[in-house]
Amino acid sequence: MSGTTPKSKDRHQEILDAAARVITDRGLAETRISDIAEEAGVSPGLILYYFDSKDRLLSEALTYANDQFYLRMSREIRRIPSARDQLARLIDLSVPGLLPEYGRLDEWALWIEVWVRALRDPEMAKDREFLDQRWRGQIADIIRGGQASAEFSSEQTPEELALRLASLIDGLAIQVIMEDSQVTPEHMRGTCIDVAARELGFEREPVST
Amino acid sequence: MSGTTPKSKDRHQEILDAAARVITDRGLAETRISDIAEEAGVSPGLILYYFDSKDRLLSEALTYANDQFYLRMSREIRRIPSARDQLARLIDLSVPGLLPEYGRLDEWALWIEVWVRALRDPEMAKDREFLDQRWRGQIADIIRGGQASAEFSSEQTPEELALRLASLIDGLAIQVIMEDSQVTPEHMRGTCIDVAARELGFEREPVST
DNA sequence: CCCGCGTTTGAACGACGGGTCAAGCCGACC
DNA sequence: GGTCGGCTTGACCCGTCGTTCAAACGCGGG
Repeated sequence: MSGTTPKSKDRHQEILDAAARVITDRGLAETRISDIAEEAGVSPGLILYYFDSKDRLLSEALTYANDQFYLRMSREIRRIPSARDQLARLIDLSVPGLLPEYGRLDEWALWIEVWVRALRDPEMAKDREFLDQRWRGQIADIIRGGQASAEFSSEQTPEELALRLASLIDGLAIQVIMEDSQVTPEHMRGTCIDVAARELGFEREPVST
Repeated sequence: MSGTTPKSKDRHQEILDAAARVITDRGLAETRISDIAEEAGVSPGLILYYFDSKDRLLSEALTYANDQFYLRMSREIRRIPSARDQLARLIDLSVPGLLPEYGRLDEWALWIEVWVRALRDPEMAKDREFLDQRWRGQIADIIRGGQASAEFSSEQTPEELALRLASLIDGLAIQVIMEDSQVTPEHMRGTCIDVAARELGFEREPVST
């Protein structure tokens, strides 16, 4: 925010950010180095000065963006006291387009690109597994907390419950981001909460908001 | 099976089949027209004789392959009398790599490519929505059948239950196809059955393999 | 003020691959 | 057995990038 040019403060990050933005709205396949350069406000040559190749840059950008999302979410969740509210917030943050702060294509669009890449690129596959397990771990932690405070009850392990919830969220988010006419963001939210309530053994709130 | 060359029987289909195979194991991004030509055993020029452009061919191939899968599954399900068994079979067919007849990369790999494309290509988006709703419709039909025969009981509509199940399957299948170390095909199967049993109000079989 | 080096530029190179096309092939039908 | 027309071929054209590179820039230290 100060007057200093961000300059080499971290060109690396600037470029990653620009890349993530471009990928988000053009798609990985339609992303050229020159697009990223333009978005970052630098020359194409500079991109390759900071990254060995386009491929590496793209991979880094994908994991970087997901990392950002996770950290933001994680920080926010940690401040919420009740496990039930934590879970509700996590769900809200997971529903594409529910919160106004995003456009139609949010992190989920990037996430799908990660999947495609991870199918053939072992490096990407490793990163994906790490990110995904961390994400499920986050959910499992919330569940463990809820079990400890007796907010939740279930005969399943937190890990199994987290997997179920995470998978449901993934599957629904895909429908929502695709703008399936039968699956609106609000519908997704309701379904997630409902399944969570059933699996974790708590009652749904009488509807707030 | 007869001695006649399949020739122009349906070159169109031959090419679509070849395309689907190539996309499955190289990925959409790495699929060249010449690859498809080679796989189909014809010259590159011929591909464009039958299809207006590479793009159209790829789109058609993706929906074609998914269509094939659906029809095969649908036909098989129809012959099973019990709704519970129908559902179990549907789940088995949905788990990547569970049945021996497939390699690691099966229809799911294509399906992810469909998602990526559908995000920006309206034509593909329309096709995807149709295919997905048909798939969920199939599940809903099974559930309706089970409710009619009193095998299932639930306060939710068949459509909502189908959405939950389909989404769970999507989410889990992604993990499985990515070879996530925590989600094996068998694990996915167990989780799907378990959730289905809970949501639909029936008891799991005592394990029959 | 000047040097030196990390940064930045953008023109140029070269590979790659989609799409075109003129020419052959071949079976059907007369 | 000739001719017509749909199939098929593969060489070629041409635009589009990823990547390279020599030159310029500009800041910090001497």
